[in-house]
Amino acid sequence: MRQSHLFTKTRKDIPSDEISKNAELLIRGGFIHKEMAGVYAYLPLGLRVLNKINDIIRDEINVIGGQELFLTTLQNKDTWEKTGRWDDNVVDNWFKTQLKSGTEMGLGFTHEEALASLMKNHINSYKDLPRFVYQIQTKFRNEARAKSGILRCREFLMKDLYSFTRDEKDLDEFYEKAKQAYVNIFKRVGIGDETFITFASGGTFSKYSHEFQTVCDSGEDIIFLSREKNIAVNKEVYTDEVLADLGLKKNELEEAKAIEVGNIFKQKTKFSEPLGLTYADEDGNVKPVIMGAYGIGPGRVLGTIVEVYHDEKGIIWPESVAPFHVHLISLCKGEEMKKADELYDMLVKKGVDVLYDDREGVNAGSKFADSDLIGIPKRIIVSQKTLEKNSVEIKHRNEEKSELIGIDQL
RNA sequence: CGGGGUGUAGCUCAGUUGGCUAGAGCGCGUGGUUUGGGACCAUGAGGCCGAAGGUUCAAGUCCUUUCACCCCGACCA
Repeated sequence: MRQSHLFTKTRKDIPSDEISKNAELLIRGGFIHKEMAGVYAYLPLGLRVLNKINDIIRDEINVIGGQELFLTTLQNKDTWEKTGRWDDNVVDNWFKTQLKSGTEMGLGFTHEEALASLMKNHINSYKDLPRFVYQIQTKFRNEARAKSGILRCREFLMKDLYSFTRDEKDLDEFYEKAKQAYVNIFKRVGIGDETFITFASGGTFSKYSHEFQTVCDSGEDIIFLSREKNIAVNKEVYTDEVLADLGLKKNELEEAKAIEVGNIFKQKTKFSEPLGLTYADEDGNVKPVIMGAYGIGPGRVLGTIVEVYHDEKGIIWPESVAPFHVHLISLCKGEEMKKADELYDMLVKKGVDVLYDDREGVNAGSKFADSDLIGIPKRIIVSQKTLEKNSVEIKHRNEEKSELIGIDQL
């Protein structure tokens, strides 16, 4: 893409209404637009990153048998009354609205109810199980206080995967697969080294749930972590009893702030039972379907990557999620521009994902500053200086040094 | 939701005890000089001072109400 065509611009000034590093850099770089508190739009650069994260997620979830669908955001009140979660006293972060007729409806903050109801049409027998279904959908949560840029929003994207199995053995089996898929996802998007499987409250039906916590000073959660054992415990369940249960000792754990980028938990019959999602086993006995839920917030992952990978100049994207793989910067002018254009065309033809800074009348310093801010991992500079040697200069965003290589080798 | 703070140009901000036609930097337009780390000169456009009401000869400035945004806390399958 030619940068001269990109409608977004970078900014030098820090937005006055943002403190968090992720929002500051993403807004300055033209990745996102703040519509209001906790509500952000994705601009072309941001959407590219978001889509790359989503594609990695899809890739890993498809491997373990996930089938993607797309549920609705408008939710039927009746369904929610069956599980007792319509009441504002039970769930206080509902966004509710109504039809012209006065019929109330909700804007989904999660989709267990909707999906379990839907699956009643498709699951009748043990032969229909197991099933693994997911979507990447907007969720609405009426947070009392949105904060931390795109880390805690009122409207946000979530990948939510649900497992439907006949018994707990199958649930446990899939749960472990999902856990591994999550490990792979966070590794692939670049935050694997700082992301830890964390024991957290299991709610009503399970002893524990597992969170994926990325260690980062801007995190809202407190975890106790053993890097050696590659395990962590959320502060909310940090008790002597739990530590004994997990075979951990206090002196081997370090306290750290972390961002919850994923959460998996076993819901068992919590939703299937009240909603009547059942199946007949081999003997014709009717039993409730066993459920599990597995969530990742792609937008939060995006924000977390920025929190983890930035310096004073801007973002440093991991290659796997960078908006472009290469930032081709032309410092050429006049006739030389044609040479730079040729390089761009050549890279595009070769299938390289390249942002081409072809802007004229913008000085070199500004282009470099923009490039540092946007944070594309590889930079190729073409200028009169390099063209004299029939070469280009290559520099990595996270390295100081650069090298000249011949155009024929490029 | 409790506490604290902030709303003035697209962005970041200044604006004194109320007093002339509301300012600066960045960004943007035009002309020119520059051209490997946000360069410079000249010139120009851009404002119902968050909104509503009030006090006053006079309100960006004082009062009331309200909305929005930020921070701390509470909350957060």
